Order: sequence, then C-alpha cells, then structure tokens
Amino acid sequence: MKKVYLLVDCNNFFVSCERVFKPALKNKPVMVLSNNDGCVISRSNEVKKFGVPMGAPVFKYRDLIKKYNIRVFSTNFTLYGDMSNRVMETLEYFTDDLEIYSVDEAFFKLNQWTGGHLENYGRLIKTTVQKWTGIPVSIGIGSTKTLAKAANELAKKHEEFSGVLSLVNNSRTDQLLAQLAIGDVWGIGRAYRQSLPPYGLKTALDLKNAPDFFIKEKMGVMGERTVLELRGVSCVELDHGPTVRKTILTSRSFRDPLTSLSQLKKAIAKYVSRAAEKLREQGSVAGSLNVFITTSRFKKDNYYSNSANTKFLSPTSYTPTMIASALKNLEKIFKPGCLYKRAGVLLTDISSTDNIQLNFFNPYSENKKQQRLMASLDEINDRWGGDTVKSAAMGVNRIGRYNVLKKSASYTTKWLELMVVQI
DNA sequence: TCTGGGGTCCTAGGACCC
DNA sequence: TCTGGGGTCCTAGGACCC
Repeated sequence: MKKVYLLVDCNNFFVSCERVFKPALKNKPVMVLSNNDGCVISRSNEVKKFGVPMGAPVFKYRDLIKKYNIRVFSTNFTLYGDMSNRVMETLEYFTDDLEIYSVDEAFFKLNQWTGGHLENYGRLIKTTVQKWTGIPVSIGIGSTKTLAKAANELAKKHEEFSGVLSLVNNSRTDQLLAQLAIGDVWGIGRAYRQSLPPYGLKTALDLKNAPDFFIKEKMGVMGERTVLELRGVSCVELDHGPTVRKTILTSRSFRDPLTSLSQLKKAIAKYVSRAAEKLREQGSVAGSLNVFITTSRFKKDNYYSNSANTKFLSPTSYTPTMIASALKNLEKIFKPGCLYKRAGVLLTDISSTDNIQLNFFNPYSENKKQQRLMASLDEINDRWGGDTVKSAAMGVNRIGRYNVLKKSASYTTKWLELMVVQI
C-alpha cells in the first residue's frame, strides 16, 4: 500500500476561462491583466512563447501586443471564481479527499493505491474536466506533494506526456528531475533560484541530492522539508477543513495617485468595510488593525510609505468601530504633498467570535447588538449586492478611477450577461 | 502616462523577566 | 582587564505560494 498524491492544475486558468466563452480565441495569443490593468497575470502558451513573464507590466509590451494582435482582457474574478467551482465540483466526483489549494489547483490523495495505471486514471480525470467545464488541466502524480507538483511542471513542459505524468515507480524519475530547473521546484522562489546555482545546485535533481547540513544551514526547516519530499519522504499532508484566515488584507493600487486626506479616508473606509465583511464571513473577530499608505515603489524621489497599528480593547468585527480607528490611524501617518499610489488595511490577531474576551467597556449586551446589526447588514448586501447599505465614511462617489477596459461578461453569474446564442 | 492582490510560515533580534 | 545565563514574548522582515 502506497500513498499517492495527485495535483490537478488548470492550464493558463484565466485565459482558459475566457476561451470557454470565446472559442475563436483558441490557439490565439491571449492575456489577462491584473486588477488595475497594470500587470499580466495570465498568459496563453502563445504569449509565453513571446517571452512575456508572469506579472510583467503591460506598458512594456504595448508594441508586442500590437504586433502579434494579442487579445487582452481585464480581470473578471466573478467569472473565474465560478469556473473554479465547476472544476472543483467535477474533481469531487473522483475523491472525497480534495484539497483546494488555490483558485486553479487541487491536490488529492489515493490512500490505498496498490499499483496499476495511475496515468490512465489521470487521463480520465483530465478528459472529464475538459468535457464538463471546458477547462484544460494538467495532472502530476507523485508519492509526495512536492513530487506531484514537479510531475505537473514536467507534464506541462514536455508535450510527450500530453498533460499527465506520474513519477510513482517511474524509472526515469531522476532523469526527469534533472530536466527541471531548480526554480521550478515547489518551495524554491526568487531568492533561492539566484543563491543556489553558484553552489552547483541548478536542477531539481541537484537539490534532491544535496547534503543535509548544507540545506539546513542555507534554507532552514522549510528547505529540509522540500528536499525530503523530493526524495519521496512525505512531510506535507493534505490540508483541508474550513480555512480560517489568520490575517485579512484588503488593498488596492490607484491608477491616478490620490493626494488628499479626504480621498484616502474614503478609500480606507471602503477597505475596512470589505475586510470586516471577510472577517464576519469566517465567523471571526480581529484583535488588531493596521492601516498603510504608500507612494509608487518604482519612484525613488519623494518615496513615502508608512503604517499605523491599533490594538482593539477587545477583538471586534464591528465595522463602525473599525472604521473609526482606521481613520484615526490614517490621520497619524498621512503626509501632505505625497502622491499615494496604494493603500490598504490589514487585520491580525484573528480569533473566533465564540470566545471574545469581554471587558468592562464592552459589555455583553452591546456586543450582541453590534453582531445583530452587522448580520443584517451582511444579509442585505449579500442579497441586493455590493454596497446597498454602507458606511457614510465611504462617500457616495467612486474613489479614484480604476481601469477596467476590456472586461468580459459574467456569463455564468449575471442574468443580464448570459450568453446569447443565435440559431 | 503605465508596475496586482491576496495569503502562509519561519527567523532574528530586541524587550523584558528572574 | 572587564560586563551572567537563562528564559519568553513580540515584531519586523524575509522567504515562499497562487
């Protein structure tokens, strides 16, 4: 009996979502941009071949986009989130032990695999997801999560595998790991990708065979774990259950920088409201709130970045309290004359609503009243959308301007934007 | 002109205690 | 000349992930 992990990863997920509803885009170069139309966050294979890296600023590639007629979309998270659910629901037909790792990836574990046609099983999953949702996926299989990840990378890179590869009992494993760059190993990021090659570690195989003391010294326990996993020793279990976040961040970049305190106040009030909603959604309260503002990090002159933290008397998820303290913090760090490009709110010291430490100034009855009020607010906004009822501090007009030029329709979540089929 | 928005975990160092 | 030896807790920052 052997443990086997599968990783199902959607190919170029956001681009693939767009293609489901615009089949003519198949085999054409397509990219999807970040929130503010600033960066490229999803690229079709054709765009990858042009050498556009993940997270690239769009303005650097204007000429390329024009030259190759690349189709460009603004992000449409409503659509992608819904497509993601469809993919995950499909996977649940195959296992009741699914870890949804991100919007476009899921692990699952076969506990009693006794050998046999792992790759055939993978292909069945792949074709089913494709048929039911229209989304192409790649599948990596390994005896640890890190090996499943590596298999997935290899399956994507080498056409011979047609999107499915198992490294379980695979005699070519070392040979394949030697073809995987060290930076493509799960757990090796930008910093290690640069610092490890000078020591002769250039591929996944090099890392697998590196001496323990060296890894421990250079990379700490996380590095040790990665190396053990490459050797087939499972250190990272499947992680499921309701995820209760330990920090909640809401922040945005502005297309046109904000300069006035009053504009920033509205923005911050809005982010606090959003963050508090997320907090209540997971049944939590926050002990601390941090407000930060910053000018463009790409402009050296007049760079300014600051933050201020408040610890609440007792943990809360009550929007008015949180906005009041956030705005006070904002006033403390606001410096006139700066071009603010980004602002945000970070909630920490998060705990469950069930065991709030009450105190003299936060008697039980007040607290219950606040919770009921917030529950009604959430219900109304959930039903009628967005900011049907909102704090006056957020202002009436939109704050700043965001670029949303080429957003596709919410085909699957809005009645008014359903697909129209002509016969 | 123009550079995303979330999260996690670990570690080093300072403050403080006896 | 030379400045204890532990602990714990907190925070900032660095590494990673998507």
